[in-house]
Amino acid sequence: MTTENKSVKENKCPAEGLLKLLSGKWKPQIFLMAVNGPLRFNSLLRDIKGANKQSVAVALRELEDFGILDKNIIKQKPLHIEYTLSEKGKSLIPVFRQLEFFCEK
Amino acid sequence: MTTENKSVKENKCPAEGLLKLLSGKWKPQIFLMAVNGPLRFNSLLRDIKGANKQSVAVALRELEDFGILDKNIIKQKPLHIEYTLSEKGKSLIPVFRQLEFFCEK
DNA sequence: TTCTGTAGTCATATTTTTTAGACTAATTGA
DNA sequence: TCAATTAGTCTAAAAAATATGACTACAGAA
Repeated sequence: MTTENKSVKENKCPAEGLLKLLSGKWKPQIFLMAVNGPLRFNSLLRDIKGANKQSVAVALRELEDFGILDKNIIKQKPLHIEYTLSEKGKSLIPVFRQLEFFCEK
Repeated sequence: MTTENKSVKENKCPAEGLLKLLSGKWKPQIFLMAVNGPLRFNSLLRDIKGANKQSVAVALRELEDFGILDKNIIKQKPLHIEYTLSEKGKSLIPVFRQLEFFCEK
């Protein structure tokens, strides 16, 4: 595949990675919850019925890696970690609105 | 779960099903290819490097079931089947554009 | 100092998704 | 009539995603 790799152009969808990320377990929920305020690991575990540590941890890590969530260590009273929507994450809100709008049709 | 299932409201994301659907194997590619014209099963199999029958068949069926693609039997010369974007499917184009736009940032 | 809550990790299941390859069945061209 | 093309289905295997439960490590309260 040195020269003739144009026969079938890499028509990979640019949004594929994003779609994969967002469709992962608990990710849409977590994203929507993050819109309403900072999130914490154990609270998510309690609030999302049926959630387990591992997948919540994976969801938070991947959303953070993608730059959608920010992870902040809060050095106050109980000393804990908060996940908040990054600017990039906020710019995803209208995308979700569009997706939801589409679903209601 | 007859009465007290409101403690933690079903905060399921409405777009979750759509995200799952669209993120499935080959679906974004197939969708984008459908934007450019009608698709045929064997052509997809040839054109998408690494695709296999089963997943292409599943992708086409699910996109059809969701109302995104229309399946048309063409009773002409070679007699074949064409998959085209439905109206609903077309209304998804701006959603993809937004997703792609987001990815380029 | 022991117990609770914080936020996880890790190894191992189980489940779901995807792949590989054989097979079917109708149509068409030689 | 034989072979190819069309559009798949089916079963079984492999790979990827998710779940379970044990464990770690730190902070603060009793």
